[in-house]
Amino acid sequence: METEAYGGPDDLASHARFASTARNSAMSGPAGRAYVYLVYGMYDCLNVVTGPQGASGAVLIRAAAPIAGMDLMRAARMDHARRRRSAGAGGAGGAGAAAARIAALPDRHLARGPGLVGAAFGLDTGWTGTDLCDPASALRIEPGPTDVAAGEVAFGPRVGVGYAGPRWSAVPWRCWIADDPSVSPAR
DNA sequence: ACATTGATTACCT
DNA sequence: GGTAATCAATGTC
Repeated sequence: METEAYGGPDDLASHARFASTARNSAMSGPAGRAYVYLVYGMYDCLNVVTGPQGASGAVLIRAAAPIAGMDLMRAARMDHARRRRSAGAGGAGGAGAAAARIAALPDRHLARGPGLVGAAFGLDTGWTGTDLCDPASALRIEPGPTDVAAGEVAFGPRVGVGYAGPRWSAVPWRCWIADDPSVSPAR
């Protein structure tokens, strides 16, 4: 698993750098809610709202290691690929080739990237506001099967935030479980 | 290495 | 009210 933290208006890499709007208002709402946004017009990214009420903050889920429901995740990934093809995206490849690739994907790669987490869970921006702490929610946070030792967590600079300037692109707010094969490839 | 995508924001009238 | 510029990425070449 792999995450990235995003701060409030001071953080130039955060959506909170904009004035409060319909899209990012969830970031300043109650903690523990979902904030799903569309990036590059194709990929839905899942964030967990953090911090006290009124302060903006969120944690982007960059990658996840599936522990159950891999067949459903695989099916969701194929749906996503099919929709992209009908819009004509992703280079010149065909949907059949994409489906074959997804079928051959190891379980641990089903959600290996921020956009892929959204695709594997079938998320879209409509999930924004879902209470991730409510056991009745279809999307929620639960304790994992094993604890992670502090020494297994690695920290590094965030990905793809060069536009925010050196001060914010260098801050080590990306964290992941060391040696976890589900983390997204290095960039 | 390169092409693809559309919601969202900021700016203009 | 309408338009241009922006982007926390992936997949195929």
